[in-house]
Amino acid sequence: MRGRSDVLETAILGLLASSPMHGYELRKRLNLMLGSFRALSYGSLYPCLRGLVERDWIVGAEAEGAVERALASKRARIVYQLTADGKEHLQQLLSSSGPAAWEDESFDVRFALFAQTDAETRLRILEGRRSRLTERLDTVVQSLARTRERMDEYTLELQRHGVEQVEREVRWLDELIDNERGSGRARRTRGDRPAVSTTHAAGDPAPAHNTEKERG
Amino acid sequence: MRGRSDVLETAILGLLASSPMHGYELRKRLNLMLGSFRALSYGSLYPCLRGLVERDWIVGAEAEGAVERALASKRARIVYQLTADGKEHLQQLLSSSGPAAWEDESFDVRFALFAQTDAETRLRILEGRRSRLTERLDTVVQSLARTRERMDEYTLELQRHGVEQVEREVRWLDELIDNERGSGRARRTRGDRPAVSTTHAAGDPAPAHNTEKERG
DNA sequence: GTTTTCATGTAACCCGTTACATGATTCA
DNA sequence: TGAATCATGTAACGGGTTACATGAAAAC
Repeated sequence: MRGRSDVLETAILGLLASSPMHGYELRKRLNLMLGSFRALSYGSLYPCLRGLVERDWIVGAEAEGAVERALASKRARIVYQLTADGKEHLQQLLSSSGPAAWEDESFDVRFALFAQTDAETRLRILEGRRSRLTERLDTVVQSLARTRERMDEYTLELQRHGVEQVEREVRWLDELIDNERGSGRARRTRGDRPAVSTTHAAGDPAPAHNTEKERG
Repeated sequence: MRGRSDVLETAILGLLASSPMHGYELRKRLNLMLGSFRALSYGSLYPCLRGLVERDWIVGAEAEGAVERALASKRARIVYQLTADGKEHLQQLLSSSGPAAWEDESFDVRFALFAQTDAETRLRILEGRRSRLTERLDTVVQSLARTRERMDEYTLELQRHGVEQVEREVRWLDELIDNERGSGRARRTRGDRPAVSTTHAAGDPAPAHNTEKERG
């Protein structure tokens, strides 16, 4: 069984759900989707597509024998689309909001495909992601408190900056959660939300980011 | 030739330069160092250490036959330290400020080891990193301008947030560059620096982040 | 006395990239 | 007509993780 990875598979299925596409196009869209900051190579894309076909989640368009010509290397574009099974599987992937969905890449993909899920799932994932991040912050801030005196200024500055970026991510999630709770209507424009308390600059007393916002 | 990776090797050599250490401790320090947000496994650490020994850049302390006992699995801790060759090689690694040093992980490691280099090298690396990031921003903002109307609100929001994080990184670098130019003394405390112009919110006209600050 | 943490290491696997091979179509 | 881009694919390699094996010392 070759070339499996939940995140890539989810991404592909999610994109194909919006509109059928061939591999080359898929790759461009994929690169745009994932924060745009990574490049995905054909070396992982095409094997993954094949795997999806084997499991009957997608099919390559047989229209005018495109597949056959392509395999015989008289290159015609193969347009892939979801099967019924594929749609079902995608829905399952998108609504599974377990720990696997909180991780960086998985979360990004899930988020980019939010339009294809319901509000509850979105909220669950956002909150899970949030607690995943604050968990991280706690670990870092703690170990930082224990070892900061042994670190030189640059290492320390790197830590501080890292923490700040994650805190920023948490505030972003808070805005999104607010909007999602406000259920679509009366959506806020960014910026009019009072800044969250997270600005303790990696200090020793460390307000111990509460891992869960009280759930409404 | 097994287990090679510039970034891991640099990190290990850099840490050992401060003080000799055994693998277990090294791993903890390593995890702290790299933005703290990644875990490094023994499965990559120990093979890498062996590789470094083979190339005579580090030695395991022979004090009271520690190595022999360890290999005979009567586990004694092996304390590694840099050789003269190792120190030389490390200096070479740290002062090479080419494109390889601008990438995310490489940069983080280089930065964490800044205390072991001179001011010019630090400046070169910071500026290289900066131009690497603005380059990325340009690419993203451009392709965003071309495809934004085809994206749903979530995908768009993900893009926007990604761009914002990178812009923040650029401002951080600007502060560091300023400080570095101020050559150590009169170091600013963060915050009293006028915010940089980067707040164009991924729009179409896109002020085209100039890839190089004029070098003074 | 048993659990945790310290401590070293290997083998199997995973998921990705690079470099290559191949060729059609579009545009200057 | 020649370069760029579209388009599909594979083989070799790379650099990491997980899970395992092994055992000492410390903490409770």
